Amino acid sequence: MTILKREEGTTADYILEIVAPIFNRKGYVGTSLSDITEATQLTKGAIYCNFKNKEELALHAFHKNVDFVIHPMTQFIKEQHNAIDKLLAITHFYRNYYELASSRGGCPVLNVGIDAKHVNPILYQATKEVVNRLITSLETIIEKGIQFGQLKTDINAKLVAGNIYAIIEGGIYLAMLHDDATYLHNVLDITEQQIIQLKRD
Amino acid sequence: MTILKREEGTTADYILEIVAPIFNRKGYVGTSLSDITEATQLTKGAIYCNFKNKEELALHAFHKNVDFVIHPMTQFIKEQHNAIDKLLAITHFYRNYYELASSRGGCPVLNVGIDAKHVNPILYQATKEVVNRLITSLETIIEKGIQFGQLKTDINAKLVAGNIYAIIEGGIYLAMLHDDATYLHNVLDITEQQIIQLKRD
DNA sequence: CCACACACATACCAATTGGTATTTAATAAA
DNA sequence: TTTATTAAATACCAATTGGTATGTGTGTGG
Repeated sequence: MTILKREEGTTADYILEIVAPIFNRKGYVGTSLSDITEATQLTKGAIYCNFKNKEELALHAFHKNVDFVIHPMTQFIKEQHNAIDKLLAITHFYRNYYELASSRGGCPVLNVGIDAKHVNPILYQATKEVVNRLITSLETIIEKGIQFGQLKTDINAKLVAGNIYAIIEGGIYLAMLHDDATYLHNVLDITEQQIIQLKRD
Repeated sequence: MTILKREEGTTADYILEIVAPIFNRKGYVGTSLSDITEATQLTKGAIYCNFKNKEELALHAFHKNVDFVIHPMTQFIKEQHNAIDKLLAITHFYRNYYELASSRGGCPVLNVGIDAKHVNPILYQATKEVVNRLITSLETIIEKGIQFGQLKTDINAKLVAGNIYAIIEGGIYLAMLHDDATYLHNVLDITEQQIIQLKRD
């Protein structure tokens, strides 16, 4: 049972909530067990009772970070009922992404994708899967848009999906690097232009 | 004097050459002194005789990586004599960037910019300066293009420069993540379209 | 009310971390 | 040839790393 009388949730949840932003900021190797025990005010006994090892903890933390940052977007998208509006919902969502993500240590997809590649194959693989999921969902939005006569028929859905994601992630990188959201906003402007040009005349 | 009879260059150069890709791949904290001594086949005595500490070594390594990857581009640009051709020389250069950079552990600007932000202020600052230099040089190409009547007059040089750089870096990220250069090539295609639209009619 | 399971703390582990002081060896200057 | 300089190796350091084995107390089911 959980000794600490926290309002709700398990200790594992508590640990993750505190530790996830730390992993996001400092990376896998950069985050030490002492960082974790210090931040959570728990001992290693508690940590290793709830997680197999550092790697498993980092993996859960990564998914927690991704959920935190991406879940609101999926809601946003669902509220729209045609391809153009769905795509614009995405760019709309990313307008607030800098504030959302930087408070938790940046974009987890960007951070872990780069941090883990030559350091932790599990985390690296997890990042690739998240990115694939994101791009694929973009792709299906576009495909359905074509199918339902909302978008031009000569669009390469996969290509466009990849481009949109790349452009946004590039904007996120510059925004995070310079602590300036306008870099992101500017690429969102051209992304929206590109989206509108997808519309069937 | 240098005991090892290497064809040329100082031991410091030798160390950097070997160590730079390692730092690029594994990051600052992820690269240990033993990684360095093992790869160079030198002892810590040799390392600390040539560099003040790990941080200074990493900083030199970063600049070495940047030079390796960016120097060919500046040559490319110089060969062209109007704004459009210079800009297209950039996209042309980045067509081979995946092969160039991935062999050395990825894009140093992207890697260190993300790796170092919450871990090493010196490296982080160095990355910001490199990015600023790159974007500014893009900016001046555009400004001169406007000045010399090659580009439209209503272009916001700073904005366009930032966008181009963000888009390319986003393409690099996806290409590196998935080990697939086409992600980069695809964003270069649209970047080139954008560049051509800058041309004064 | 007792035993057991469980959540967490304590204490410990070998290995590795970045860094330094000392030594050795080789060259260049005298 | 002797001496000063210097590059690199060796040996060492305290601190920290991720991880584990053992303790300890608390709540719960019998």
